[in-house]
Amino acid sequence: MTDEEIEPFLQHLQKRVPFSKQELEELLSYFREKKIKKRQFIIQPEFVARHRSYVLEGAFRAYVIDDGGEEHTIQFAIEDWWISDYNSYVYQTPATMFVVALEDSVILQIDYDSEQKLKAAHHRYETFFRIMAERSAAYQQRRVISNLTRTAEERYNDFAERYPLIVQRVPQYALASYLGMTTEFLSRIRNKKMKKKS
Amino acid sequence: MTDEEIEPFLQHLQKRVPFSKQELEELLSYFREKKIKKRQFIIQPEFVARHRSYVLEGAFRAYVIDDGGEEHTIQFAIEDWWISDYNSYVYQTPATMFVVALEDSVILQIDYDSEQKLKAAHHRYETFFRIMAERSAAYQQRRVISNLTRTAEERYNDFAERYPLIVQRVPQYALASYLGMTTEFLSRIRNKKMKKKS
DNA sequence: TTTATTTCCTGACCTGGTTCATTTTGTGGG
DNA sequence: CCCACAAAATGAACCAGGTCAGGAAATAAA
Repeated sequence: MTDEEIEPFLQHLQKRVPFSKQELEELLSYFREKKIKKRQFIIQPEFVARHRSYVLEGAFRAYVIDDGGEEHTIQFAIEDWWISDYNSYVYQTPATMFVVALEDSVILQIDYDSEQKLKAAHHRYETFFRIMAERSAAYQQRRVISNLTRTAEERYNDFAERYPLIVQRVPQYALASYLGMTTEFLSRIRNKKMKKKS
Repeated sequence: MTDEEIEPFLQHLQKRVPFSKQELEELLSYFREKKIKKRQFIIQPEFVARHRSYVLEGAFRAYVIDDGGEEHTIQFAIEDWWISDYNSYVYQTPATMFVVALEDSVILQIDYDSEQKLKAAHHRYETFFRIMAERSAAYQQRRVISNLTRTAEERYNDFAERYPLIVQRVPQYALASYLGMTTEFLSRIRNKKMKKKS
């Protein structure tokens, strides 16, 4: 991986913790670049999630399948986002999610043991992962609140406003299942909007 | 606060990170015990949440009020749990939640600046708060998944099985709003169950 | 460029859960 | 012990969003 390719990743790291040149280099040495084809899985149920992945290019979707066989999207990730089965990775237990590439993608992966080593070795790295976890918790909580307090249409509007890039790139049925509604209902919401505009 | 009173707290800390006697003492010196009367608020919207609180005794409830004036419970906390407005505390922005005591309670509070100092001073403390954040993120995510994949009745049954103590102690309307249903509907679910048992 | 497959749209009907209004039970305070 | 008020239960009408089924577009494969 060339310096240019990973520039966004370096920016990402330094925005969270002001690492020195050397620290960045050490940190970087634990990450491996990987190219993933559309429809390829990087995590599957039963297997333990061994990596945490940063998306350099492309898009992913994490989802579970319920008892009735329905898919429910748990998370999306495009450029500059992280993705994994959080529970599985953090506690090193078998995953319950699928994580699949929605497009041909390029990711940077760190494996669990390396992360542990890094965190143990330097306070700085521990801080970085603490901040990651905090942001993640805050994000999840906003989602819980949105689910509890807003209607299906409001949830869609909020999401579309906040993450327009994701709305453009992911298939509708995936977005619908993320927002907690059927693809049919989301289709209706969208078409209602279209008519208003004209 | 006597050693005996805070024994559960010490256990709690050491279950997460194997602190030394001195470390525990330093950590402890940053916490202040506080008695809170039933119906008293420890966090309110508009004000920044300055503390993170560990419940030694009693019970709390965090909730938001939506545009329509409805309350939605975001979190419960009984003995051995932490509570705050997570977003407000972590980012030091104005709270959106109320946190109120459901019973006369005793809590241990640490304030934001002290926590920052502790985390900066010792790797050990940073690790502790990293673990807290990870657990919190994992918990929230399980809740998101439960909301997406289960019916109202299933959510109640799951919760009742996992947290029987909380179900016994909190008012029904608070539990209903936590589970994302009306108090009337929860009442029906419960009464249906009662009949089956007899 | 044709065919196959996946995604999206649309209409008719259905239901889990809500709303509203009223009654019953519980409970904390004086 | 009683009263005032908060919490829980119950019935009936209603609705946001789901289900089912068929067809139209869009993508991908060959």
